[in-house]
Amino acid sequence: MKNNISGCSVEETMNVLGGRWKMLIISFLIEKTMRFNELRRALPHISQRMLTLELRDLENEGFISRKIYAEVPVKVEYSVTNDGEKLRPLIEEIKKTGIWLKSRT
Amino acid sequence: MKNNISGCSVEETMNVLGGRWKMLIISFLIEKTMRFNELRRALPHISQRMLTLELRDLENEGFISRKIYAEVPVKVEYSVTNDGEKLRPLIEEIKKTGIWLKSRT
DNA sequence: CAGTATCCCCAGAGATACTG
DNA sequence: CAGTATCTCTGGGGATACTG
Repeated sequence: MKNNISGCSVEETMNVLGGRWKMLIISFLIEKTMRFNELRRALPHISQRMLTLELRDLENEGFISRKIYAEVPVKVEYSVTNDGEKLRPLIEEIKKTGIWLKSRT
Repeated sequence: MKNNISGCSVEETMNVLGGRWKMLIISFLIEKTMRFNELRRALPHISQRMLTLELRDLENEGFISRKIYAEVPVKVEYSVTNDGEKLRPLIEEIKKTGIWLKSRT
């Protein structure tokens, strides 16, 4: 968390969920559990490195959980936690806004 | 706009309104018209340079308007446009989320 | 007051290669 | 398959000074 002396709620949300990818990742995982490479395919523009880093952040913040299956080859599934699920209204609103934005002009 | 080949709505919103400051600036202006230095005081962590750049972006996207009073010294007022006003539900949801985030642990 | 204009820097992110 | 490990580089953004 960089700057949040102001204690502003909007700033708090941006500090935790800002950036190009976090909301997008959650918007997929909130619909269904997904594997690592499945997410890569869903987000064609993110690098493997960034996806890993963003997933770790989201996990540390408690929004998603990571389940490892000790198979060969390894299988890892990501899904939203209860806290992640609480972001659904926000995600929905962001989606609505995006649809509207694309419809302008 | 960097990457939006996917056409995803969430990505669209992030491309247009992402970044640390845009949502925050709109959240202030949606409540009331403000002058430049008034905004600076409201956002203690933004540099003058960034505030100018972000305001120009938001103006170009049609979310805010800029009114110049030819007084001495100059007076410039920023306020949301009709399109900016349409972001209110999103801003409200971001605020709610921020309040919740701060209440966790 | 409300900005521009410069200079400068580093952290965020890409590319590539390797591995349990 | 699902990641690390490096190495590299760019441009976003800070600091400072100046101005209509």
